[in-house]
Amino acid sequence: MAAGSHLAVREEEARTVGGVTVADGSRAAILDAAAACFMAKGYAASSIDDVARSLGSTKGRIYHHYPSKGDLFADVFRTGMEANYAAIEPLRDIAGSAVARWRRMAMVHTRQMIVTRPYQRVVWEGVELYLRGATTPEQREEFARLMKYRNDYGAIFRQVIIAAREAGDMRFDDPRVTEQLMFVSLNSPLFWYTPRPGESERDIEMIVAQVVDFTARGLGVRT
Amino acid sequence: MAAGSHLAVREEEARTVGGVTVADGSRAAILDAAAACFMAKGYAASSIDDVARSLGSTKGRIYHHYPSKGDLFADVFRTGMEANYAAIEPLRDIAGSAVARWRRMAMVHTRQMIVTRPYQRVVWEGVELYLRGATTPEQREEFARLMKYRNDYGAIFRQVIIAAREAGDMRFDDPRVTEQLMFVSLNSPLFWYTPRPGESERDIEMIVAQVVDFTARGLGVRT
DNA sequence: AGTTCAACATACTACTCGGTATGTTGTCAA
DNA sequence: TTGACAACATACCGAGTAGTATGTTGAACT
Repeated sequence: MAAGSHLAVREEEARTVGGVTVADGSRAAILDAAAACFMAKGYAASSIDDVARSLGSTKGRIYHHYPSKGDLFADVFRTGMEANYAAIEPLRDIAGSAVARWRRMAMVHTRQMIVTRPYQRVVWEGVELYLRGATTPEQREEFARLMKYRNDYGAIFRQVIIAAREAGDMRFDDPRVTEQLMFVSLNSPLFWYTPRPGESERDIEMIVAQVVDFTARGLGVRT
Repeated sequence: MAAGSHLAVREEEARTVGGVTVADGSRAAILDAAAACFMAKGYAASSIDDVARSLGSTKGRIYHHYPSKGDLFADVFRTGMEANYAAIEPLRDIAGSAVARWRRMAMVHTRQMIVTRPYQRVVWEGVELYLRGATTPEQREEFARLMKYRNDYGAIFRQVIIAAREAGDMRFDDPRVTEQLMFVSLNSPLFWYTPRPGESERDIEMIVAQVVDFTARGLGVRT
């Protein structure tokens, strides 16, 4: 916001994170480092100095761009969520049955969990931090926005599976519980997937297929 | 271990955590408080003073029983794992098909996640801490034992689902991936379940049933 | 009655970390 | 050429925290 009126234009001015462009190049590098650090050690155990060190810089650089550690964390959170929306959005008004729509959305979502894993783990931890109320009153407001953002994302999936159930293509009981089970299942690569050297896109697609198949069956899709 | 040769016998000498008896009463109270605190704020964000405060005590009490914060955490971890073994063990040599055995094990396991939730969240975080290598060399050894302990527990389930697949009662591809999906699914109440006031055991059983049904279908069990 | 010791509480230290205040440098406009 | 300013680096402070060293007390044992 308030993207500098006439910032000095240099090479490496913009970057993308999971399909979402981040305006400033230096900020994007900080975001990447922060996401990696938060993923590796967790939010509380990660110090600003850790993030700066992984950049070959010092605290000054980070505090020049972000007013606080919490704001840096929130920006990583938001970037991860925006990447999810950007990946899902083209599928919103697609033709076909609800189950078919769900399957394509689920595959894109799961792939996103693998490809932008550091950011998505921050999103996950952010949700937990919010639920635990470990935020200052001011950041509480920002976090509330991010949580609403995230709930809207979940609502998209929920609508689709409810529509699929009404069409007789899915079978489940409580939609709230089922939504939780579905997301935990689709998100699970966050916890057990580790990139292997020399791994092809085929390998990733194999994993995605297994995750989505498991979840689809869990939702009562006939096979 | 080395349960005091002739400790002063007082009232409230022993307690149970999820069916497992903890020798010393005061230690058990510390364990409960630590588990609750670690669940509420996470390991890194929880201070020894926090745990002591929730007990109405001071650090002295905790450091009298535990040499370090990591050892306290490890003890919570081990207690949680022991509760899991104790719950599963009676089902090991039960009659019936592999699927039937799995379903009973899964129900007991999921119920355990709900009933002893603070301890199980510590187990979860402990696994992550170990995988991140955030331990001192000495505690690394203790943690390695605990991880082996945990892997053995997972192996029990893995054997059962492989047997069920060979019997034609389950359908899945890679057992490693499937085991991860299964546990993430069964453990998911750790993240989204919150005890409601005036909640009956029936309500919990309803949740357990939904979780196990979802997972069973995910594993390819016919319904 | 006196000794011992477990089970704590109190007081203190060394260190880390979030945040700030200030210095430095390269670049661009005029 | 020269100010102006963005983009950092450096130096520093205060708060919190893991761990230690030491004091205190009540109960058991002799």
